[in-house]
Amino acid sequence: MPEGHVTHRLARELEAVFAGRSVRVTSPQGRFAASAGLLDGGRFAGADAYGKNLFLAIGESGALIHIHLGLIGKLRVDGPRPLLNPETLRLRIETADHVAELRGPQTCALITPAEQDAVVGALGPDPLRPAADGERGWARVSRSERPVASLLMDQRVAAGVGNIYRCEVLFRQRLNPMTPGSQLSHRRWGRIWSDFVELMPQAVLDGRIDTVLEPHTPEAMGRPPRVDRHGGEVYVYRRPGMPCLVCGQRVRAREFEGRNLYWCGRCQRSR
DNA sequence: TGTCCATGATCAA
DNA sequence: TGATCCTGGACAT
Repeated sequence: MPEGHVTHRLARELEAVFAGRSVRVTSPQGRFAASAGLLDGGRFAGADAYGKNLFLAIGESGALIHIHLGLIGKLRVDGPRPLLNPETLRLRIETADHVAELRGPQTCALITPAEQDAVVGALGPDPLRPAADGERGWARVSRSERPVASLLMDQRVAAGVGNIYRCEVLFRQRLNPMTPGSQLSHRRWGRIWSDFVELMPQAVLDGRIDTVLEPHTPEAMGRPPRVDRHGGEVYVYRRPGMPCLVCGQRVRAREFEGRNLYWCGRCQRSR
């Protein structure tokens, strides 16, 4: 479920419904039960996101819930609802009016502020944070021989970026995914970073990733589907074999470092 | 009912 | 590089 826009959207959602209220905190599944018990009945003090990490402050102790959704985790915020499938429900936060349910996270742990600092300190700049400094990402990119497709998945380069943004921004910049970081110009990195800064906040608002801003070519028009199952409109992500929306050539796909990479061999020839 | 797959990351070898 | 963890939706049988 998650690239950074999801985490940031969740932080806002959780604050909107829980901030300042006393909340019931449980772990029906049991795996977070001991920690949940410590927080249960506490006041929800705030939620914050950094990259794909979500931090929830509950109670007066200063302790935080650190959540990372991983590949398959889901956190949904709803109105009151019955407790279903408790065997997979890691964390449930509720008031009389709202329920938040966490299933399948990679991480759900009670941590100290110092531990939060360590998590955040290991991350690169997050395009969704106001003070983010893209130059920190450039410092790492510019001295790396790794392909840019690899670098953009590195949370030390740009925190919150995932496979969709990786593929889509490389397409938007017409950049060959295998270009070594050291071969990128500073200006080129600046355009990549600007794309993140432009696209990601919009996705927080919309709850979906849209990257297609230009009109499609006539020959690509009407050849579905352009909208990925995740709900957004994209150029190449998960469109293998379908015509490129710009040039019409079949979108390519390959496995790269354990993840699927999609690109247009014609549009993204340049290095 | 079963199999595959996913917007992720870590760990061992 | 491969195995592993976590869950559920889509699709095939």
